Amino acid sequence: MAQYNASEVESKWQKKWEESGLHSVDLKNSKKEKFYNLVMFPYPSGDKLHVGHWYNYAPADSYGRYMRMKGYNVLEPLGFDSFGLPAENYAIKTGVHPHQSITQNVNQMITQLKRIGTIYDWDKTIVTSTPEYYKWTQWLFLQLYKKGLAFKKFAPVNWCPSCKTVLANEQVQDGTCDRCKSEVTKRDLAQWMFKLSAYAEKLLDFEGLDWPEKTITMQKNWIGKSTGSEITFKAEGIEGSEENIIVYTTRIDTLFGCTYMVLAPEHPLVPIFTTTEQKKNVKQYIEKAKKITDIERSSEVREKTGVFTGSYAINPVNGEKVPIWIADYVLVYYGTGAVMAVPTHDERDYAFAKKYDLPLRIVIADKKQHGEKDGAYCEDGVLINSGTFDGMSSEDARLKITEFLAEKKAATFRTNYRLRDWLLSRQRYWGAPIPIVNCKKCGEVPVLEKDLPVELPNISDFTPLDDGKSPLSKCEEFKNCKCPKCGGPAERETDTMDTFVCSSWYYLRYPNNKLADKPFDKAMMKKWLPVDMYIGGPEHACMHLIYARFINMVMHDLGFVDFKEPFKKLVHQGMITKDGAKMSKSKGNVVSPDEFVEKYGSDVFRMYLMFMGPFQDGGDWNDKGITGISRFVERFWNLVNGKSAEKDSEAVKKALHKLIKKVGEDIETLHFNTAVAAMMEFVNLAMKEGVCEESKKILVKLIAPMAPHLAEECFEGFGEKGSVIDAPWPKYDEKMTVDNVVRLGVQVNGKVRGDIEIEKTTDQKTAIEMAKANPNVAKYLENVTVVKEIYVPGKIIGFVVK
RNA sequence: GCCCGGGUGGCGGAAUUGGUAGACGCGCAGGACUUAAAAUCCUGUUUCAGCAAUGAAGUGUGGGUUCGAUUCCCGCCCCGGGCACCA
Repeated sequence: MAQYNASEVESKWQKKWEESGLHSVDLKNSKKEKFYNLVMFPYPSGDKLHVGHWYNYAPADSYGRYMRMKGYNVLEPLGFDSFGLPAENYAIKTGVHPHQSITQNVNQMITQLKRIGTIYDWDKTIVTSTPEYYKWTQWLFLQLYKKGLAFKKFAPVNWCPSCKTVLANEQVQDGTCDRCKSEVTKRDLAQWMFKLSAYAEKLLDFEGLDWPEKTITMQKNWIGKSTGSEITFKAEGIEGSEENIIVYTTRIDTLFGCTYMVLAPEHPLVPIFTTTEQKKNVKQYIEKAKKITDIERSSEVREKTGVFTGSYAINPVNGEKVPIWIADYVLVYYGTGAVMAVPTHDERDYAFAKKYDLPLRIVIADKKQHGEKDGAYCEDGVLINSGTFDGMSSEDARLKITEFLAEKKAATFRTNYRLRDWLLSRQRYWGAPIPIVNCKKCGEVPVLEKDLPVELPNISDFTPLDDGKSPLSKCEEFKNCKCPKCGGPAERETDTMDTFVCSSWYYLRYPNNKLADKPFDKAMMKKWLPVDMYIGGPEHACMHLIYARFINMVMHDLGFVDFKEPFKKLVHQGMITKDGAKMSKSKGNVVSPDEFVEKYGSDVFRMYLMFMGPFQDGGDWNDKGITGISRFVERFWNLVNGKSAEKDSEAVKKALHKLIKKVGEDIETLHFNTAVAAMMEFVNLAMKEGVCEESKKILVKLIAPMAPHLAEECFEGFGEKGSVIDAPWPKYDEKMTVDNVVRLGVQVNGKVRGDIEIEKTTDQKTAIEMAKANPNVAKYLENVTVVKEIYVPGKIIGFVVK
């Protein structure tokens, strides 16, 4: 018997698969039930694949292979998310233009990906930076624009005053520019947004989704629904104008305790309320606030800072005059960007009031007689010092005070969401151009659908510009155009789109990747979507996965698709770290799979990744145990190709039925580690006891999803025709998987004192007697009183003694 | 800081509608084969005490519920992911 030569066998089968088109899926005519098995697509950064890619793709592929053996027509595509910063950074570093490098890098990645031995159907691939794809990303933008879901608004960006350029968060390190180290500030730019907030309520409905509970919780928290009231405070501006400040609160029951009010530094009314004397302080404070991140600003431990505007507002419930302050702990995105401050019943307000010596007034009583010095009491209670509302519960008061003020048009009930609109403008070159034209006469005009795509010009200098504009703005041929409406001279929008827009709809395109006249075909959508299984990292729980759901819902509401949710089942793989840290080039801890694949083969490497631990957990990379898998593959090969037994022993027979059940269930729940362990256990047993050829064939099928090349080679060795992937998944007999005789532990006062072998169906009386007969158990039952006898069939026998 | 996970032998991990903790693998120790080594095979391997039978302790930590807790509840510590321009 020849030794197993992994690299020879693997390249042989990879070639065969490709030549026979084994993995190309017939999208239209197959009679089998469809299964759309999807992994989140990678971005081609110019780096080679690292073990993290394999960790994600190999098990996901094993799942797809399993589904195919179960009889499904499996679509398993892969594409490339090729717009965005990684490609731009690579281009800046190497001097190779992204137009070129993307093609190179994609081809290189495909070559590397093929070595995994996945069943990707490369005929259905997409590359988001190609005009054939981004034409439809632009089309998508236009659909949202038509519906009023795309709009322009001023919003802050990270700004390096020294480079005079917009920075991505990634380019900001500890508040400084990662190129020149100058302090980063913020700057307001007019930018395109999608009205994500309009879908907040719809996005909260997870009905029918087979998603991890934690992901749903994270999305719910991210959307952050709260119910409360909006209250209007009247105030006098510096010009003597009467202005309304609207605040949002979930605690209107504490309104009588409001002793001051706070605006976010970016609040548009700030200049109106800032008195001449306070101008200097306020200006300084706003400048400082621009340098602090939102995470720091919302931190509850950071010392609160703020500044008085010099103006006052009137509390509508009692006519009291309260000072208007500015503080960075109030965020302009959330609520109305203004809060009524109740220091006695809000932690942050308390800290702030203490620091600036603002008055306190307790308006909610609790049982413990909470005092002013005890900090804020944030729970509900009974109202005091609240005029006619005294004695009311917080809950009632929230209703009554809002209703009372509503009559005076000073308050309304309001549901609020933390979810912000989606800012999609990027002042960068390497992205899909936003299909909008600015005409002096007609204003903002969308590009006509027939004129799509708005092609990204091949300009040579794509480094960011020093005026905060996209590099496209100096490309005259691109910028100057005709107005689609009046035909007069006009200028194109030069911002490009966030790559999350590209990735928010790619799953709709795979089955339609060759369609030239529309983004997707209705019949095809009906047949293939939604995605049955979506696998990707948990870091996408909130952003990508909310954006994709949003876009899909919009497509649904516009009648393009008839399903509301794009991903029926979702699973996150864990992250592979190296020495406890996320693998990244900058940390220099990227591990390449190549040498391991070279040495042990793809099957061993992918099984090792699966065996390392639970797929959902990830883990810290080390290669310590890989020899174990290598030995196992060798043993498996020897077993299959060695002498077969005439027939299986009873023990082997039962073990095989159990194994079929276990491996199938484990793959279905993505517990590959225990599936591999079970295979090992069986092989160990079969080595000892011998196994017949029919059973060996079953074994080969069972390992096929996890070690496809090995399985093909063995399958061929049996003289079978065709691929093992088209062999049906083995069936088992449930009766053969249950043991009638079990070993039961016997406990005395919760401590195990022995075990007995017993029929599962034994009645309580017999079982207890058998347990008492165990000499070691008997020892512990001497000279004591048994107060309770416990028998849980198949689980435990216990005695409680005194 | 906020939100979401996680913490089990020397190591990766297994076992949860509460029922014999440590499957499987790595490593290590001893043995077989070999002139020798590698490879392979066999035996042992949570810690402590004991020749053993067995006993005690033990799933980050401190409490609680229970005949019985890795599993459920409360407090604390540590690690990871996300926090809206990396994707």
